[in-house]
Amino acid sequence: MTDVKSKRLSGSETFEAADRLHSAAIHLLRRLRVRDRESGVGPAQLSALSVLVLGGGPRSLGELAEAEQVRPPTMSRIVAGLVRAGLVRRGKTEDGRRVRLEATAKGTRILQEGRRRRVESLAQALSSLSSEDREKLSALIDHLEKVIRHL
Amino acid sequence: MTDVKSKRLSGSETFEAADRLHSAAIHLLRRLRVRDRESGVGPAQLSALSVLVLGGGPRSLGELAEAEQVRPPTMSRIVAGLVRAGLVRRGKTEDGRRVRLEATAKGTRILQEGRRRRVESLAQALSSLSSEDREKLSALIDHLEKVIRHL
DNA sequence: CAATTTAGTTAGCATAGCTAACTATATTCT
DNA sequence: AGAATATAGTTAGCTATGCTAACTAAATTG
Repeated sequence: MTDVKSKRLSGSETFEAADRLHSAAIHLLRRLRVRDRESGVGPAQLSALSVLVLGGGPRSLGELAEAEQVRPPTMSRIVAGLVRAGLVRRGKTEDGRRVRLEATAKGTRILQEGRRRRVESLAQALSSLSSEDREKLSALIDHLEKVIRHL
Repeated sequence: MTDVKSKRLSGSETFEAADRLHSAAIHLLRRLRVRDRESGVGPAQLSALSVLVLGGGPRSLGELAEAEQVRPPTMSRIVAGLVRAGLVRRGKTEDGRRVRLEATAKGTRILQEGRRRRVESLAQALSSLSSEDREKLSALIDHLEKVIRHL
């Protein structure tokens, strides 16, 4: 099954690629994390906030927890911090058990600024590549997103 | 030095690409994190251990801290946990202040197993792609590594 | 050999992850 | 309707991870 003839990656090559991808993702985020600290908001809070701001409107706590792959009690505390910081507002829903979580104007602003700062470093790194490389990279991010969806 | 006349990526397109890449990395690691929990070793410990196992031999605590982009006190505690768990061994060096940190056989085994588990899911996702996509993705990773080095 | 610098640790604080156990509201079943 | 059950969130308590400030011990420097 180690078909050298076809263009398919062999098992070990796929493993190798997966390993490098994993490692690259770790290193990427490790660097960018530094910029996020400037916002004064913790990483989990920032990530949850981004779901509310960029993910298309208000959610319940459970939905947020699922989006963030985290247990409800964890999200409960993350949200408590965001509310305390004035970045998120709690609202009522028809279902009295559910809460409606919505980013405040301040929350939206903080997130966008952080996002800009973070992506700025990365965009700068990208711009140091040759234009062909950038083109390839841009095209391949689509493929990366496909892969993640299959995870 | 942004090539003005080429029809390559404009500033906003680069920003867009950077943003998507950042988001993709987050989602990727969020999924893989689940598998890592199976090892019973915390994420920071696992990552530090991987430097010792895959990064080519023993290091001092300061070197580890730098590799992991973390402050010495933080690494000190991470290492304490690894030693307590029998995954890392402390040794002496010529310089009496420095410690020589080395993975034990158990540490190496645990890491390799975790790595296999983690990368397994990812490799499976990769294998669901068409062969062209996988080829492209493999190429992307090279570019990605370049970008990260420029960060 | 005293002063300084360097490596690492300890202490104390905050965030973030978990499970277990609780409260409050909705739904279902008799 | 009323009891039993299910669902959404919170609270409590544990561990792990991040930080800074302050400490100890060893090496280097003046």
